[in-house]
Amino acid sequence: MRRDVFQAIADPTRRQIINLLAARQMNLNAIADSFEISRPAISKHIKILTQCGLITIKQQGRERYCRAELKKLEQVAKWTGQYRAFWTGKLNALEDFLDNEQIEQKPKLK
Amino acid sequence: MRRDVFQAIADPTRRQIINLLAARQMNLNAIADSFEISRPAISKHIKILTQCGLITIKQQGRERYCRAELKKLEQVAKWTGQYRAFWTGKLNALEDFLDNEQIEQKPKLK
DNA sequence: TGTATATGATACCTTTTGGTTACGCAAACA
DNA sequence: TGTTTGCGTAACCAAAAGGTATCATATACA
Repeated sequence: MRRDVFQAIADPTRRQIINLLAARQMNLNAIADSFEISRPAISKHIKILTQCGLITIKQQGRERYCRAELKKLEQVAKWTGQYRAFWTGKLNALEDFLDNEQIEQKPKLK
Repeated sequence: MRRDVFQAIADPTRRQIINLLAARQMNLNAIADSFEISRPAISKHIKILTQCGLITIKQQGRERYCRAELKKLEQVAKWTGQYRAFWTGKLNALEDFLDNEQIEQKPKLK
C-alpha cells in the first residue's frame, strides 16, 4: 500500500479533516460530527493521515486528540513550487515560443 | 468519477509524466518509452491528466503532442500555501503553546 | 498500393478505496 | 457496579484504479 502525502491529500474528506485540525486539535468523534459519513469511515481516514505523518495522535484518557502536522505539506509545496513561474505570469511568452520550437525541431523519421 | 488536480497528482507515474512534459512536449509513444508500463496504461494516465486540465493535446498528423498546463498546479500550491508558515519555522513556539491551551480549555462533559 | 507507425478503444483482471453495519473493550460517570 | 462514551476492528460490499493483451483505424512512408 502506497502511503504518501500526495495520495493522502487526494481525498477531499481528508483535506477537510486537515483544514479542521489546522484550526484546533479535535478528538475523533468531534471530527466525525463534522461530516455526514460514519465514524468508522472517519477513523479510516485518520489512520491513513497518521500513517503518512500528516497528523499525530495524543491519547488523553479514552479520547484521542488529533493534531495536524502541517510541515508534512512542505513536500507537496516543493513539488508544485518547481513550476510556480508558470502561474505568476512571467513565463508565458517564452513558454509559447518554446512550444512551437519544439515541434518544428522534432527529429523526422528516416 | 472524481477528476480533480489533487487526485491527478496522487499517482507517482502521473507526477513523473508532468515532470517530463514540463521540460518539453512529447507524443504518447515517447512518454511511454520513459516508463516500464505499457502504452495503453500511459494512455489512460494521459486521459486523466487531460480530463482535469493538467495537460492539453495538439494533434500533428498521426501524432498527439502533450503539453503540461502547469498553471493548473496553482490550485494545489494555494491549498498547501495556507499552511506555509508551519514549515518556515516561524510559528513553532506559538503552535506548541496553542496546542496545549486547546486541550486544557476543552469543554468538560457535564 | 502495401506496410509500418501512432494511437484509440475494448474487454478483462486484480487490488485498492471508501463506505457500511455490527461487535468488543477500556475509560468515565452515576 | 452498572451504564454511557470514545474508539478500534472485523466482515462485507460496490466502485474505481491501474494494469494487461488485443484489435481497429487513420496517417505516413516505400
